[in-house]
Amino acid sequence: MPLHVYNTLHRRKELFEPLAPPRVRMYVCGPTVYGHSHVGHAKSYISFDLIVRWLRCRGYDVTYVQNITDVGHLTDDADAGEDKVVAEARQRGLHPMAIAQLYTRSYHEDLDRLNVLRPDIQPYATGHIPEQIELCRQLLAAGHAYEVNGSVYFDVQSFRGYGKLSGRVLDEVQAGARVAVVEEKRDARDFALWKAAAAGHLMQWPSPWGMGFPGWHLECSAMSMKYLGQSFDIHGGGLENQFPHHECEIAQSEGATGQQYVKYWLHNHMITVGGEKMGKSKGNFILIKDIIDEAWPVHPQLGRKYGPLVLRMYVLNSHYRSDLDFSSEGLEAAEAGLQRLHNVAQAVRRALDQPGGSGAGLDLAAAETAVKAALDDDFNSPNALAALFDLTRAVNTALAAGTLSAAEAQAVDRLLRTYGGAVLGLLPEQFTAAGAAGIEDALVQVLIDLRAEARQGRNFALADSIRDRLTAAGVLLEDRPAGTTWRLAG
RNA sequence: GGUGGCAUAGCCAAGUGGUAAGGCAGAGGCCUGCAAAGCCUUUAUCCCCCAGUUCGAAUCUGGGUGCCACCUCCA
Repeated sequence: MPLHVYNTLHRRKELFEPLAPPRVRMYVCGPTVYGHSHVGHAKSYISFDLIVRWLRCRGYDVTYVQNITDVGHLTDDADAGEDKVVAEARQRGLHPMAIAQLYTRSYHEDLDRLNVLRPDIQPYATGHIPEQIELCRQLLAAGHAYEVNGSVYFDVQSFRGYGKLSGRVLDEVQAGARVAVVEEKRDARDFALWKAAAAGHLMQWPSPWGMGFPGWHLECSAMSMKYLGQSFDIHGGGLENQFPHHECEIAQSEGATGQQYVKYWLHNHMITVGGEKMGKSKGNFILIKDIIDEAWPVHPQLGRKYGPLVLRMYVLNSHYRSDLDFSSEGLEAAEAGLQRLHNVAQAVRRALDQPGGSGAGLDLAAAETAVKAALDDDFNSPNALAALFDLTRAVNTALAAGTLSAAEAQAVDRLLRTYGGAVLGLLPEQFTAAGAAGIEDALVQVLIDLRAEARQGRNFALADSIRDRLTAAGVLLEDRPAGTTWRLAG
């Protein structure tokens, strides 16, 4: 069953054939660390996390690089405006590096909780100034760039392939449509590789062209090629970066090396709110912390907090290449669906310790095939989930009838751990908050036993009181033929 | 003005030529002391509209309508 991926470069699904299997080298545009991450970041990085996890599950040896942008990302276009990190630093009276550290930490906190695996290498733009200067020199030497007043610009007309990713023809790019044209550029469509810095600029470095700082597009080319080579397999990012960012990356990289930069370009689509793109300028963004961080104020639009895996479930329940209109209703549905998955996983793990039935005749091979086929079809997580839900019903039925055999229970547990856990990242290794000495388990068991005695004596008022008070404390009881079990809420 | 994308039940969401997955919510039933969990049944004669191609289209073609994104920064 071959893997197919949608390649933005050719606008179609293609057979995935890495340049040097079993190695897969992959780069994804990381965040600019000047604020807390919002759900748009969550969608993007959960999407690429799934992609990495599936590639690894398939046996590929993935090297995943994701940058941290801490310089050069301007509030306006690439030639005017203020550096985003510097602007935030000025506003808060902190050093730009303190801002970068603060929000990098925040980013990691959020994504760790969303069960997003960290990249293998996470390079900072400010840590790679020499590499960026070197790339500038190569482009100047190759005749693809020119220097004016201490700034270096890419000469767009010198690169024939410009526009091949975004499908834009140079003539169609409306020069200066909504941006003031920078006079010193030869062509309004040229973009900055290196910018001369004013005397008081907070972040600047010496270069052959004087003190300055790198343009935003440059870092991704310099760092991706440093760690992955001149040609690598996958480059990912948000759809809005397709043009100009990724188009510029191709021009810079291929202009400098003469080699094909990236084989497969993958772009995740956007999260919208009320049908509009979520953005800082629109003021309609919702932070990851708004949803999952108990210590963070409750967002008025949400009314409450959700578990981190609920947000992950919500994102994975739609395809990475489709828009997602954010809503609390969607979150609620994801929460209930996730709970269903967790319930069946827990039930199966309980069954592992039981004798087991004579066999329910589950077609586990078919179930696994369905999940794999979905993921092999451009990482179709909604279909993979549907297959898992089909399996869930079959397993629940078998469990209720007591027919699930020990072998089947083991096989189902393996399937759920692999696909629900390792690949989709939705099932935890352990469900109970087992303390070091397991004291919680013991205490809950005491209450369960007391309640059983009460029920035995038909004292349902006391029995219900115990159950209600445990429920209020977040411990949910479930009476089964074999006895009462419990699980944590959420 | 240019480029790209999307329109499937109350909500979310798959499906890209063979006769509408899955989840949530709702209704009825089973189970239960009552719940919870779970199971069963049920909820789109139809996929924005109009033409066309075809034995056959939600799926292809043409036209229209609506929405979104990019062409400034944004995952």
